[in-house]
Amino acid sequence: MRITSSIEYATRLMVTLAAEHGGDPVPAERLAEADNVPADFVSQILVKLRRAGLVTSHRGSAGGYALSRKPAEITLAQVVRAVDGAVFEEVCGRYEVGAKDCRHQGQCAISPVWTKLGELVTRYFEDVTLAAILEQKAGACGAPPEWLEKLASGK
Amino acid sequence: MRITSSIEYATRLMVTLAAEHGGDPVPAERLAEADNVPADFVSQILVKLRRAGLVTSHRGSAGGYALSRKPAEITLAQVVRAVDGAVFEEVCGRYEVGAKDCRHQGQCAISPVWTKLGELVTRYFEDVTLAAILEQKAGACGAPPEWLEKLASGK
DNA sequence: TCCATTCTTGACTAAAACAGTCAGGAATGA
DNA sequence: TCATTCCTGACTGTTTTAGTCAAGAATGGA
Repeated sequence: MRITSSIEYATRLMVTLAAEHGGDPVPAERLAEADNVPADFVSQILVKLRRAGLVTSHRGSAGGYALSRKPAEITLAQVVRAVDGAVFEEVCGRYEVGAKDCRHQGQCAISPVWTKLGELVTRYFEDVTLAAILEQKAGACGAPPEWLEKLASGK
Repeated sequence: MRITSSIEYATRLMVTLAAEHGGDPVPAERLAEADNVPADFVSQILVKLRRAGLVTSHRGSAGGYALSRKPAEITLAQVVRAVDGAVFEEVCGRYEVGAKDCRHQGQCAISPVWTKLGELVTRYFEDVTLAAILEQKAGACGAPPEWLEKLASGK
């Protein structure tokens, strides 16, 4: 279980854009240098972020990328979904969960374990915003205690 | 982010062995049938589980595999580590965290986000035991509320 | 002792995912 | 009209995943 380079890169790009929020659009090449990401790869990632509506782009000189909304309104979950499609993908052995071939359907003792894990991870990603990362708040850039309490008390 | 087939298979095998705990050793082939896992793949997984000390094996007729200790004393974290080497692997862009080439070393705003996620996931895996899965306790087979409370209150 | 059963080991392969790279084109603003 | 910058899609090499396969060694029973 690991974080892919794409996710790491995308997060870095978004945090950099968050830091520049309100200023001029940032060209992809400058982002690449600032964040130590291969230049040709940056474009690919930015296109996905744009299609997901997380950034806006402008061509021509003085063009570049900018966040489409405030850093506090963009979560890691949105970034991850833009790049990877989903935060957590569950499988049930050889089949996707719910596939009609799955022998354990309806009585699988293990499926709930992965489902819970997925909820945990998703919840985490949904509660970390770009603003929080930028501010490096002790609680916010990591696991915000509030939602853990909520989860612990049974939603 | 997802659970690999190997992890799913290993978990299923271990849960089945847990259900048979105290009885005769279970041959790999029977495990394969019971859990719907490719027969030749089962052996590979079982070898890893044996090398990690989670199961014992006996050859010859009436041979097979058995848990090396009680289901309540085996956690998912141990199973995952046996099969994949680690529960959560962190990277920092193109480099492993702490690599001397990492430009963000020491001042990386993002690294703590992944570290926290890793702790969350690891903790989850360490608190789910085979016994808990087997018993399908509402709290235990999923996210045990207790450790969430602990985590929320700051360890 | 012979033999069926079962584990053991390591090599092998096909497919997918990951991590980039590249080239040609289209918009924009000076 | 020209430099800048984004846009799109195809291409490639490596690694991981998910198996498959075959030869061999231990074990217990006939």
